[in-house]
Amino acid sequence: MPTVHAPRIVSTSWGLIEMTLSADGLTGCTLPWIDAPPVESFEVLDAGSDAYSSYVFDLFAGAAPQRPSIGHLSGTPFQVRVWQGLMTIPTGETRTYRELAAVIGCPQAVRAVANACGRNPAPLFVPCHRVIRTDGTLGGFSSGLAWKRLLLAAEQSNR
DNA sequence: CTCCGCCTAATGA
DNA sequence: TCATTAGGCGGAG
Repeated sequence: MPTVHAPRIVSTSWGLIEMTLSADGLTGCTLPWIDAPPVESFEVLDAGSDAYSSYVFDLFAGAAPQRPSIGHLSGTPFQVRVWQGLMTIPTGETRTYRELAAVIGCPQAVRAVANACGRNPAPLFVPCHRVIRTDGTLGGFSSGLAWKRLLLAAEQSNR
């Protein structure tokens, strides 16, 4: 019988962020879909003190947190390669979808790479929000562009 | 095989 | 700047 790991919850003014865990680490992170900010300011209301919650708190605070252990992320081999590529982008930096495609050795597969970003099972931890279009616009974000804007602003505020 | 998509580059207005 | 178009590729059915 497998060990049951309680999900970790971070409560914010934009809603709840939920993280799911397995024995080897984080396996998922879900956030509410936010198109436009629902309140004046974003704030973390309750974060807990475990490594995952702390990472999320620090990320929004504009710090450069140490990423906790990531568990097995379920996806196709190609998707896993893309997600591993994402993890090499440092906090506070961005890459274009084209650059990411080149990094993982598939320079022609830009659009497929973007699709894999969109299937990222653990946003915030696997930083797909650091990937933008070649023309400088943001591109998309699975849970709504408001999150992508917020995260990029937080990560770049500290430089 | 067909259709679709967090893209890109080129072209025209 | 915006709208259109074609190209390339993985994933789902």
